[in-house]
Amino acid sequence: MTDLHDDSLDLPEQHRVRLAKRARLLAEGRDPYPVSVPVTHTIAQVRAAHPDLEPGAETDDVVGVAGRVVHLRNTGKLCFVSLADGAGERLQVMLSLAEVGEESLEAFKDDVDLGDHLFAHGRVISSRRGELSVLADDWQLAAKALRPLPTLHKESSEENRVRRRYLDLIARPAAREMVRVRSAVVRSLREELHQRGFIEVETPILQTQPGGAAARPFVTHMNAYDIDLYMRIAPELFLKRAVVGGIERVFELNRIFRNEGADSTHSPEFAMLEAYQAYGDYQTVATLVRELVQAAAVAAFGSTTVTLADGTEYDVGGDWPQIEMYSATSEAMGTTITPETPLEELMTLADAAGLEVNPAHVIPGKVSELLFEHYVGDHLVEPTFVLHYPVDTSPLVRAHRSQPGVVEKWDLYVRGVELATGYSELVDPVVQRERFEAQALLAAKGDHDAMRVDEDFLEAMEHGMPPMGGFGMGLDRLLMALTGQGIRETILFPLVKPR
RNA sequence: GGGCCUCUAGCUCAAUCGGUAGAGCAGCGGACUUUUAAUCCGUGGGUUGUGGGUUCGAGCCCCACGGGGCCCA
Repeated sequence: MTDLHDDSLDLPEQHRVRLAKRARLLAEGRDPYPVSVPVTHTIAQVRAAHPDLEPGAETDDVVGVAGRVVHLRNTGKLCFVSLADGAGERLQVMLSLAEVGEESLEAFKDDVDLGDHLFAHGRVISSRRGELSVLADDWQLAAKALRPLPTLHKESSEENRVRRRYLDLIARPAAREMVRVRSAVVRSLREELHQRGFIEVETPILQTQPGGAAARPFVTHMNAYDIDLYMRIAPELFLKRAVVGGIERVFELNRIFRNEGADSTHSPEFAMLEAYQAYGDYQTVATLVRELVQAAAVAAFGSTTVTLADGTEYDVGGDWPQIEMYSATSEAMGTTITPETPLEELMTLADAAGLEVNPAHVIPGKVSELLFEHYVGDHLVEPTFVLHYPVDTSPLVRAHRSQPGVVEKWDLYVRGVELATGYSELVDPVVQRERFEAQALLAAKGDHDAMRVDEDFLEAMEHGMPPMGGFGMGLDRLLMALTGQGIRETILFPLVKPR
């Protein structure tokens, strides 16, 4: 084409051809990007209105529809074009010489490419082969695509899937399904919590002091005050302040940020649900979490039995077993460990299991947890609550009411992955201060994940925090559990390194 | 952080022992009034991730770097 400038010559041929078409349309006074087109029906509505039209049948229904061109077939004086809507629903449009005339048909052949958005107006009919169609009497380009659609018959490479998710959504039904499932799950979680009297709040994402979890934060800078701020690693300490203020059932479902690795189970930003219930305890919230997960499965799939990506079925229905961390680990190892087992003995067991212990993690509770994960946690298939963790790894949890050395905490394991954690929350400000100080010592020894003393939070607590149960559940993890997909498939636009 | 695999046309992938870089879809030109990834005839398209090295000769072998994936920690 002669009307292209030099700097467009390194573009792929298909891109150049489409740019030229756009320029030609503009020169002819025909807008390749009209403000609107007179759509009267969605593709889904047309399909729903004519569920079983006989092959060759014609109706008097006149509709205006629009969608992305995903197939083009030209048999000379008759063109077939398949339009797709955002849900992947398709509808065929037929352009016949007899209906639109020679000029319009030639323009269609010259102007319309795969990937364009097209508007068509005409009667709803069924083709000879029984394909529901709009027999166009008029058509108009709704938006010109300058780049070609990828081949729709093959899945994109892993990299292109996440870098150009919009193409993945166009080409792959499972990608669209994940968006629908995630939305259904989020909506279900909110509705179930609202039904139980929980109030949703939004707490600070930019914090002067990160807290509420053991994780490394992202650091950012605020110019106006010239201070460093942290992206939150958990909403916990603010939600508890809300409970102190009288919001007795409170939750937040939003993004948190952890400056750690990114792999098939970890994303640096992910969605977390945390909820706190005054006058409840760890068993109250265990029941709550089970009900939320089961309701989410039903909302997304219509059943508590879900089909995973590998085709296997997985049932999250019914009651879920509860096991105790120390006794389950002892049983699996054949050696009894308790919260009183000396560190040296635990280290010997860790060595025997071939576990490498990070020097910052050489405390009895952490080593016991590593043993648990190795011998038990990784093998838990059905949804299981693991109860009663060591005190020294759970600085925000209250001590067990009768068992010494452990706290009233559970971790929920689903297919070997930690899905959620729940506590009888620590509400004694004096004990909380001691726990923070013990954490600060660990931080001084080089544990980047250790918590720091949060005076502002302690002051809130000193005004009287009611007894409560609380839990946290990763939304992305929940979707992984219910679908069997990797975390990057559950996140619409995961972070990808720039090329 | 460690190990392994991978990067070739717009997309998805081939290329034997180191010897002229190919296919399908998409594109371009043409035929065709009921197609369904339409069909038929003709045809263009490449800095093989980047930078070095070995070699008469590198998509292929070696080194470094970058992107992606899997496994381990």
